[in-house]
Amino acid sequence: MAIENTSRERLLASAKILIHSRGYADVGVQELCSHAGIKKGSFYHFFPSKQALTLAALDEMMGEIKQRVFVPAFSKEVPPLERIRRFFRLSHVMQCDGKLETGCVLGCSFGNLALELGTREEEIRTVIEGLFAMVIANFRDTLEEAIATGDLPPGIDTDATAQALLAFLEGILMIAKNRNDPDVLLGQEEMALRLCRV
Amino acid sequence: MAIENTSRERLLASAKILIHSRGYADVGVQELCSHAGIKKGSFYHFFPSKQALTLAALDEMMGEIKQRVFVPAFSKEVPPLERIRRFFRLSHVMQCDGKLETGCVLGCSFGNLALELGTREEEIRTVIEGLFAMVIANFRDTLEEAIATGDLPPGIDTDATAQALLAFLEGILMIAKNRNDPDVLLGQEEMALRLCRV
DNA sequence: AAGTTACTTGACCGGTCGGTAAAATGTCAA
DNA sequence: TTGACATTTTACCGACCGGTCAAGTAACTT
Repeated sequence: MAIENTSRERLLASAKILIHSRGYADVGVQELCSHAGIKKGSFYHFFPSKQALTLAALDEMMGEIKQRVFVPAFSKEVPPLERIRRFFRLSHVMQCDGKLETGCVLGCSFGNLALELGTREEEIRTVIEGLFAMVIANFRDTLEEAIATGDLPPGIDTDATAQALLAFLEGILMIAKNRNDPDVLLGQEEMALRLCRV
Repeated sequence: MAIENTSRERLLASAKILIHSRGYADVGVQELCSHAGIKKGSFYHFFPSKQALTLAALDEMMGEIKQRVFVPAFSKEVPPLERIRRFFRLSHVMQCDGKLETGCVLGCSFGNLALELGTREEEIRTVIEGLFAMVIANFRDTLEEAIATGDLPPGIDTDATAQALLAFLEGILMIAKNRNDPDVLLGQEEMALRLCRV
């Protein structure tokens, strides 16, 4: 672990990688601390609970994904439908990076936690619901712009279609994680575009 | 718990409902036994481990889903594309039933466990990979029949499209579970059919 | 130098985890 | 009636869980 960072930063980094790859329940506070190079007693100086650390980690991960995927994919300089293609291609790149770093396909941290904690950690569930809504909103805006530019015919339900795009992404990530093969995402951008045509 | 059944059957029934709704790690052997109305010591007379019970439960659940969804949906007496519609409508019915019974949308037991245990229970991971492959095969056969009957134009990649259908289903189930709203599945059969058109 | 604060440490808490062992009880056939 | 076998019960195991606490140390202000 990079020791030049503060303990708090190292804890967050450890939570991001460990919980993303192995899930919430399987990673204990002790292991998070060992990985971050601190003693367990220090943990609660920075975070009041394991849940709080997870929420903070989710927030940081969303920030990173915005930076690495959303910003380059949903650039206004790119034609709308090409943005969706880019989004899926960048998701592929991210899964490849994750596998190179950890040896296993990580999938979507939000999707992973949504299913693992959906019926038992209400606060985390709510946060993920919000994150999903934000992704859907991005897709929806892109679809509406595609209609405005004539790239898509009017009359499609942009909200429902945007939700379907997120669903398809999450499902593909699930299959990729299950097979431990990031290349399941290869070429899925064209499959995603099928969802946009009536 | 219905006491007329054998202890083993009650254990299996408890595992199906508890693990499906709350996940693998959150349901302990003690709770499984209490729910089944037996003492913990008896557990290991019927199953060598919690993992073994889970595998047996997965097997039974697949059997039930075949009976309640696959058989009626993929009936040879129904036009191919209508089978896919039926499949998604029946999935909606099942999620509604699950919510009525437990108070929360259960989602897909295979998808749930695939994400929770994907990187830590290799045997369960493998079983789920096989189940996914079987679902995809059903979709693929249906798509090929749709091409044969002229309901779909030739030239689409039936394997990739079948995989996309499974991905879309799993993603929609994830969103429904996250929002605890089974009606997220309402009307998704038409969205699924978009994936089948080139 | 003194005081204040941020951080770190190790020892400890009750509770639960999956799993084991042995004795007690029920069941059925010879 | 006896013996064999399946089932159930109770008590127990070491390990780990998330979390607490009080004391110690480093760092920064004044």
